[in-house]
Amino acid sequence: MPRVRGKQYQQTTALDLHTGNRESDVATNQPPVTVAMLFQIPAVRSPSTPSPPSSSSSCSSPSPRNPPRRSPRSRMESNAMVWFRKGLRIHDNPALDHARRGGCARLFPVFVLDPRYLEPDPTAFSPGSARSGLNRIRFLLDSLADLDSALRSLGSRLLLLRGEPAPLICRVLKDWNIGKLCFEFDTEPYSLARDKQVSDFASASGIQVFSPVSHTLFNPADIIEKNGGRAPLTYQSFVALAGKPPEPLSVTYHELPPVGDTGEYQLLSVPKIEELGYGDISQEEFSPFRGGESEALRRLKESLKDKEWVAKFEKPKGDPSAFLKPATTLLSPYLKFGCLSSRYFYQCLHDIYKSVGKHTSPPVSLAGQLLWRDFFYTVAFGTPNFDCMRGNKICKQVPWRDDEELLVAWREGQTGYPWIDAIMIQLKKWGWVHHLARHSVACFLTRGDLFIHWEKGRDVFERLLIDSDWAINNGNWLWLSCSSFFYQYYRIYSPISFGKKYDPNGNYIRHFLPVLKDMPNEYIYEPWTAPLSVQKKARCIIGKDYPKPVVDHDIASKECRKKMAEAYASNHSGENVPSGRSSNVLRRKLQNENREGSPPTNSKQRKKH
DNA sequence: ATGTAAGTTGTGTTA
DNA sequence: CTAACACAACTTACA
Repeated sequence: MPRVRGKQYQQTTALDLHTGNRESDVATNQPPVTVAMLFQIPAVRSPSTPSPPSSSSSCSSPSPRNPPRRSPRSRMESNAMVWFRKGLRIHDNPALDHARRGGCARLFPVFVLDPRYLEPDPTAFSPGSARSGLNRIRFLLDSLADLDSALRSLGSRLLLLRGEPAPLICRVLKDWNIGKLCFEFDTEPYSLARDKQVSDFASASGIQVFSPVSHTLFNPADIIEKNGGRAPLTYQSFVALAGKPPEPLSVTYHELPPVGDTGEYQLLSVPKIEELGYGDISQEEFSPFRGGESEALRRLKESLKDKEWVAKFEKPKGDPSAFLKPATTLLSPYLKFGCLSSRYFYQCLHDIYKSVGKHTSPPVSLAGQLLWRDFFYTVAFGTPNFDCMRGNKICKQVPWRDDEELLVAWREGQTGYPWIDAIMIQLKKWGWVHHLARHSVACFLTRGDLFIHWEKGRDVFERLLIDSDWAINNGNWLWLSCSSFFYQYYRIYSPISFGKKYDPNGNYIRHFLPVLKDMPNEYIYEPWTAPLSVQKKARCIIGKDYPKPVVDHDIASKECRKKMAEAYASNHSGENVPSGRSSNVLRRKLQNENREGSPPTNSKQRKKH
């Protein structure tokens, strides 16, 4: 049964709908306007029937040094907290907007530095924490600093705490006499569990909880409900169900309520990366992309300036080898952290479409990309064990090979295929590569060449990408490995010719793999075929300065194709033994084989019964 | 129920 | 330079 917990967080319709004043620069001081849209959460549990969950035990004992001051109820309701996690922005932020409303005397804007994401892990394969490379950590810190400065310009500030988020939030809710807690609804499993602890505690303590859906265009739970309780598994059916997304909030603030007394809690200023314990780690090249809402809105404006480009955008036509001027907007990391509202972005795009007239449409258009994002969020929300093969009902069960050496070669950009390796180096250095470049390396690792588990590749991307987003990253690995959504496993990206058609001279390779920079054009994609004299002249001996190919693509890809065919034929999906449906498929498949003159099987007997 | 159409993004050859 | 096609044949959604 799909999780539809978010269903209880239903959207209500607009109050005081406002449609004017749409500037690209939402940070300018426009006259405050009314709420365009409001989300409401019904009471999760009546305070009169508190049944604290077992997990809340850690929450219910406030610090002895900060005993909760029991205040009159009216006093409690005058303090509000907005808890930032994603949604690191001021614009289109329903949680923030709700927090400062309703006679809020003191507003506590909080972010908790979670050791799960920030604690240095020296055993990881690259600098960073167990889950995140340094580039994304830095992006987060940028975003927090920008959020803090935006809040300060409104007479507030970001209250930065450090520790395990759920117990810590529960403690400060008590100690700061918070009457109203507002945070953006988050669909990821880790977040759902964390937020349930906090919501349960808050409700049991009589604290009002407001948890709007504002990270995505739509509420995934609504889409799933509309589809009869199951997530739609094709983009088209998703789009048909989704309809038009709600408009963003268009409220501008001159001032926010002041921050209240934070007692003895030590408030951190946004740390530098060195202060998190990464001081002694040197990374040769940092991502050129800086985090934060200001940068997001600047980039958005920049991207949308060329209306013709926006109107003609077609995703599959982008050039994955473009790196001086990437072929896409590069807004994905800002969407991931919520520095940019997807609803605001969507609205800007539609304003342009209206003004230009002729434009591309989903799935290939820019707006279509935002719908893809929502598609994966929806399926991820409605699919238990979405992030693994076992126990995932929509995932093909494939006997992937376990080969640490090949995995490391892929991860470190040492496969001997310059196109693949250059992409992996760009990923490591920049934390970003073009969509089609991701396809190339994901296909190569899984069904195309190495036949290694998509979960292994997923882990590497999750760590290194600054835009790594749980639903989207897993969704795309399922897609590229032909484990779900996409099944044409005989379509394999060539690690040689795919890049060549965009960048025949190999400029991209030369940039990210300088060891190959003097290799002649005709060998740049297949340097192992260069005569030794050429290798010497290029000062790059294959097998010494740059590796020989770890597999022969022609042979490996054929083997992979065969293994995929076998895996598909055995037709196990999820943890099910073949069900009625899949044995049906198997029967038909066998029949087809009979028609083509294969030896008879028992399928005919089966059919008669 | 069985058949059919369609599916964001393959390669390599031929016209 | 672009388009059509073979290659070999998957799944979901829907009639």
